[in-house]
Amino acid sequence: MTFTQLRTFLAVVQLGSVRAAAERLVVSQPAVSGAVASLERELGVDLIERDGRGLRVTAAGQSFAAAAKAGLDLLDHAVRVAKSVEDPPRGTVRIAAIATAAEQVLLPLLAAFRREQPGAGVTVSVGNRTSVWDALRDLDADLVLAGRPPSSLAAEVLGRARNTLVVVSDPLRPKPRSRRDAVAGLAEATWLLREEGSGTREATDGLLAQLGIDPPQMILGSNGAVEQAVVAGFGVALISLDAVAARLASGALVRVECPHTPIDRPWHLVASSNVALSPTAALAARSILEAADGFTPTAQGRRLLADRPGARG
Amino acid sequence: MTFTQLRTFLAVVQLGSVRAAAERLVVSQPAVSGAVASLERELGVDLIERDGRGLRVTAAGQSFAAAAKAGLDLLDHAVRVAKSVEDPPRGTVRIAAIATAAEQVLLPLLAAFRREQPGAGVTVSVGNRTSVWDALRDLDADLVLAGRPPSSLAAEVLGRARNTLVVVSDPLRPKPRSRRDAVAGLAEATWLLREEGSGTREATDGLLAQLGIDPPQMILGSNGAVEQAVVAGFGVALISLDAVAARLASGALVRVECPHTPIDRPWHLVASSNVALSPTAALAARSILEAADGFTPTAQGRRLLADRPGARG
DNA sequence: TAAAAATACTCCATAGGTATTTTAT
DNA sequence: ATAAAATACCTATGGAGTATTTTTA
Repeated sequence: MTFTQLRTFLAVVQLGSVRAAAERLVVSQPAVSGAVASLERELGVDLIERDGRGLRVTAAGQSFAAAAKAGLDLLDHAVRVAKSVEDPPRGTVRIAAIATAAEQVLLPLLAAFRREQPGAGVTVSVGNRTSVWDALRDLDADLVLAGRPPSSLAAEVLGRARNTLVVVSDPLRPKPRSRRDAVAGLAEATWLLREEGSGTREATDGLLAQLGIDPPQMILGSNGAVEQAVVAGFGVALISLDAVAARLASGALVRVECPHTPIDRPWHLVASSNVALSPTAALAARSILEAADGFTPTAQGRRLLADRPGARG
Repeated sequence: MTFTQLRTFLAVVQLGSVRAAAERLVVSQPAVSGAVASLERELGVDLIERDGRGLRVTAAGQSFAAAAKAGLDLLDHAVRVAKSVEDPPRGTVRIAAIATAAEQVLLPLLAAFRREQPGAGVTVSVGNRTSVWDALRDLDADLVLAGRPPSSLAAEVLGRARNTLVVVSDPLRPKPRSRRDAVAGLAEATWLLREEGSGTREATDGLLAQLGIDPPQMILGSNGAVEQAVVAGFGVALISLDAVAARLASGALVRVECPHTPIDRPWHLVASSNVALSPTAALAARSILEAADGFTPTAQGRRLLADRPGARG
């Protein structure tokens, strides 16, 4: 069994075709057929079967592919760690973050990290919840900054940062006189929402359900767009307090009283619990957790802060 | 990078010698030197260094070895799953259990499983806490039956079974007249303990600390030995209620009233959360969880029971 | 008949062997 | 002087290529 055989097989499973895999891997078609055939011979199990003009992955093949991918991911990680441990300040840390978190809390903290460790490389990939947790699972990211990790993931929460969601509107919107009046008003206002899959969207959907209202909605693709639309008087929105702090102070936006708010949705700084942090990632995590205002380290996070560089990665 | 190179390197790290690794792997000494050298060349990192007559593993080598081992473990698992998925009832399930749990709850349940699936292989390895959790981490075991898993482990609790620890003595021991009298009596009695590292031992140490007493002690290497010693009138012991149920019923042993008892230390049936259960292991886990008396499945366990064979492994 | 995968064969890269040298106790 | 690891060099297995055959929509 060779790495090439495994990677070839995974490409075939992923693409569902020997020809396509050969193209992707820049090898000949028989090389792919051969690799998969040797793998099957060695395991004594059929992994793929011809199915008419194409092919079918067997049940054994599916299971094997899933576990083999996890193993290869881990070995890729091993290589990265070995390379970075030599000289942590010159390695690279890969951070995946939810858009809101990246904008509001991560980038300022990373600026500080870059000052501390100018030689270190930093990759930030911004995505939705699904993509950031996938990245952590596949070890494509060292650290994730997002909401609470799904319980199915082997994740280690290093610290949490406050994140409060409040309802805001433009200052011209009339103030309600009673709680009853407030909810009625919110049921008529247009709510500016993020697209499906966004954490803020989910929180807003939950809030509307709790309030028992089904107001007119307008969907916008980014927090910035939502914010601008509220300022422009299109309607109200549930949004991170940090994101609108400046506009609240300047009076361009005002908070709207709303039952069940403010909502607490703390950001979580998370690492994989399957592997040790690479030394460079550990430097970055320490830097983030130590930022004066913001993160409260968990027990795991305090442990990380306790063992200073020089310790085992 | 080849599997042989990785396995060779891991052997060198583990044994601390090229020569020893060559012997273990049944290859020549230069083959080992060469494998490690190619690996270092490919990674561009020194993994081991000559150190006088022997060698030293570098920091990078240590990190790489740890992550590489995890990756190889996962790939070994992938191979096992692929082989067993073809025909789950003829695969093998590997269970690691604490001695007490193996004797009291596991073996009867396994007998039932063997009746259901006579073609399946079953390996039970009995060990102490450290060894069973290590086995799960290294994917040397599919299922573990023990106390609560350490929080550092990526473990999935499938179900729990009642396990109550009580203090017992031989029936001739005089009954105390008051609670105060009871504790005083227990402080003078000889306590029969398991060796360090045993979960029951830890529970007993905790109980003695809570009672604030430091009685004479006698250490015995197995639960059976402790039980025999109590029957023979050597002293008292904290022991699993299930283990002594028969002797309590027959009057050979009696329960001793003791503050802070009975102690609830439920058995946990646990799988790794890093990989899917092999189909054969899933069959065994279902069989164990479905046993009429005993296990209460967790949410994970109920999910396992819900998806019947034929589903993806 | 044409597209996709498998087979037949040829070639060379490299893992592993033996013999020898280097290094340090 | 000897034990341990590295280097030099040679051999052979097997992975990848080209050419061809098999399978089925």
